[in-house]
Amino acid sequence: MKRPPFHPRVEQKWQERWEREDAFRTPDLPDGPRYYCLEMLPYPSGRIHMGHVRNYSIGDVVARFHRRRGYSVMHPIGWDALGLPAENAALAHGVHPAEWTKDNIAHMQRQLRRLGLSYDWDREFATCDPSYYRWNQWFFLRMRERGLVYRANRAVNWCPGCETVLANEQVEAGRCWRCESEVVSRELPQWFFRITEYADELLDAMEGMTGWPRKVLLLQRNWIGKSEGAEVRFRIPSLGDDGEIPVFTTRVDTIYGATALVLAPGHPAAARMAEGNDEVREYIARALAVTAAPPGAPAEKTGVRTGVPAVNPFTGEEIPVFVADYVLMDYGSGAVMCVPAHDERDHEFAVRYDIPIRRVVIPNDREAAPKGGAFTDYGTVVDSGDFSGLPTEEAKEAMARHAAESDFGGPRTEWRFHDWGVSRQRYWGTPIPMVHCDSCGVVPVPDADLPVELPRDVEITGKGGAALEKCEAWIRVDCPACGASARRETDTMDTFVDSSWYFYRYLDPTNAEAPFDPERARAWFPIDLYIGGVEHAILHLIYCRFWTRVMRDLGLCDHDEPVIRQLSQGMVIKDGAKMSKSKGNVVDPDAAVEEHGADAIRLYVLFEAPPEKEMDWTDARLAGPARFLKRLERVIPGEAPWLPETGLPAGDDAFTAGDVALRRKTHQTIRRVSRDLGERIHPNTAIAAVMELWNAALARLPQAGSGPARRAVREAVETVVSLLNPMAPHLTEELWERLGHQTPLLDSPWPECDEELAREESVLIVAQVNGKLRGRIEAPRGLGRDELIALGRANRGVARHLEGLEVFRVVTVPDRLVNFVARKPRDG
RNA sequence: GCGGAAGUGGCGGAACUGGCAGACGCGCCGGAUUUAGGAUCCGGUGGGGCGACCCGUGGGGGUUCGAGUCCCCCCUUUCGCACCA
Repeated sequence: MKRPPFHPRVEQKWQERWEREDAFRTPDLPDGPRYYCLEMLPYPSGRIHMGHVRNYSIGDVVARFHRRRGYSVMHPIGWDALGLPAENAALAHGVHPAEWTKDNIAHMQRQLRRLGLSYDWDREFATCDPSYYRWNQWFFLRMRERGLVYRANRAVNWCPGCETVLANEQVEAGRCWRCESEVVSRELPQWFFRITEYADELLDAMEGMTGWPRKVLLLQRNWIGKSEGAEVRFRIPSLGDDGEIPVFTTRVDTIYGATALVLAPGHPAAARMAEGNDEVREYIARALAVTAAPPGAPAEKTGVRTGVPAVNPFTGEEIPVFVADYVLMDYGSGAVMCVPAHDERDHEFAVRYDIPIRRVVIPNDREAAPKGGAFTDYGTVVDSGDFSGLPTEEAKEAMARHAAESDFGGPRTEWRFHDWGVSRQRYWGTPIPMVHCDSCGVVPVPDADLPVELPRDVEITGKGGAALEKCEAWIRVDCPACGASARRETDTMDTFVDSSWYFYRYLDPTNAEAPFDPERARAWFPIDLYIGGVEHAILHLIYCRFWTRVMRDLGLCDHDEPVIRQLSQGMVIKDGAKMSKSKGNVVDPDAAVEEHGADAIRLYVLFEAPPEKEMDWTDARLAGPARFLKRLERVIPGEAPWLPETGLPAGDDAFTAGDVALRRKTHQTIRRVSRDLGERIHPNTAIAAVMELWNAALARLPQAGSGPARRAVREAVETVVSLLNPMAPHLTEELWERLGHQTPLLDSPWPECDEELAREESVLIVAQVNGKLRGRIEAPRGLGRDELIALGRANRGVARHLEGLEVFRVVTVPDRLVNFVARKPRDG
């Protein structure tokens, strides 16, 4: 039989009160010191999962803590409401994406409220509101004016069966998720944001981002992938004017060892060489047909010899040209010089295709080991004309300079990341505010006509082209420039656009004149803490850094970085695996809250592991935090009925040593919890500290007969309730009330640590002999070295171990340790 | 393959700048109360030894009076990237 939990009444009572009193409303401009606490906004998938519970519990602790410390706290929530799943739901259940999304939001909103999260719900919005996405369109137009938007061809996944573009998620092992046709690649004109314009800035600024996890910064650094090297243009004489082939290399110092030129299968020059060469043509066709390389070890390199020579501009030497699949078209220039002696990949390829291996760098020390047959370390350049004898570093510089002076190359920087392709051939996204006119070309929609709203009456079939392309009435529009009949752009924006600036909109969610009031942004930004999963370490967290810089350049804000401190919280797993429906290991938050109460669930997810670590949900372990709460509820004041009438310690109280010890513990706990929730953001150790104080207070309970003793206990109990409040907000409010308080905890200041009371009067001195623990000595604070040594010698354990030894050195650490370094005396 | 992170009791995890290893909780053992417990309370709980003590933070070396913490090598797990020239 299940005994009724205490929580439903209590939690409901306080949630209703918070709602009635609009307790979490935040002023538009901070009133005093500000703290912007943000959690990544959820996608309204239908129900919240434990990952949400954890993320939002952590954020709520930080928000409530700062609020009670006297900060104006901005703690908003919204919905990342555009995206593919809504369209999939439309396909599966015939419900309109807007309806599906709206219903999901309503449900998930109830779930979040049930957790007692301190959000300012007045600031809530969904990114599918036209009043929000109109500003996506506005930004698009502003960026276009600044040359940050352009249109270019890019390959998309095309399903010949459904005759439609597929998102990457809709391609399963190279086949369409719905009809299983083989997906092919198709080139379409698409819209791009010129994020590479900010590449250097995004990279350099990371130096100063000390509040971000190293891991996230590293992921971003790798993703941006800056690579400094040189470009050298080789010539293929047989191609005439088109025969100039730029090559990017980070090791131009090895160019005298280049024994081939290798082109990517997609390289235009490769296509030229296929003309009249069947072997080359067939190879290219085959190589291009391979859709996506499966993950795992790189496939074996294949290639084809074109039979045509290229000229190495450094040596004037003719070298063979190959087309090979290990050269990528979308990095560098799609062509590489092949230096088998000093590059592993080139070496592997050269061995297979009989390309000569010519060594032009020798190691500086004999030990240096070749990798995969190639010597890839730095060394000294040899057999390289005038450059021979130079160390790698100098040779690189000298040779790049030479290439520039001779007009066949020069220094060059390459980036691994590319401009941000924002076009999506989908319905449920922000329409791109452009119009195609036969006579004017591509024309922007005037600001006055924003937002370009998505048409409601649309049929989502997943077949026969994008849904918007079939909305003829919506597409037809007068050209804003010449008035002639024209057609709207039917691409919508990547949903990462929506999440790149939503946290600015929270400040001013109803503004119809601008995305937000810059004055508010100045007052609230940068965000003090941004919590979310590591899975967003690169795309989202770089896009929003980019977007902030664009806004800065538009004069909308005056900071470079949107986020001061970022916390990547760990995943919630179960039985060692990520929770998922297919594995059947999902724990439903509603059921858990129903059974144990929101406070217990919150306390459990916070206590189980530090926030940045993954946590394994174990039902059995929930018992600890739940038990702790029940005990609080039972004891206060049931087992100490005098508590409500008892005051706090007064100046003239005559405390016993036990009282003083409890008070010391109380104030030490305040200090520790404040640090754990503030600087460290480790609610797990904060909770442990509160439990310790509670245990100490309980132990004092039987002895609390006198006034002073009761006042010391009251102080401890009250502190437990107060410090636990950010983690378990409902029960602590209830207990606070039971203790006789009129003002809710929410509006009561965070307790202050009285350093005087917290200070230990006596300290534990560790006594060691040769570094081994031999005794523990309780001693007054502040003893000098000689006193420590005397105390140490007097200790029984120390004395025993010093017997027959000669002390030749004593190490002392004030208030901490005395260590006798001793050895056997020498004979004679 | 490259790069990162992490290895602490039966379990989750504590341990600020090198200075009492294992806080707090789960579990387990013993006891109390109870007709009963998935309730509550008390005590115990790293391993070994009757004991004084000895051994213990993945393994091996090192620095130090002293190492979970710093340095080197190795092993394992895990997460990124995956032919980026």
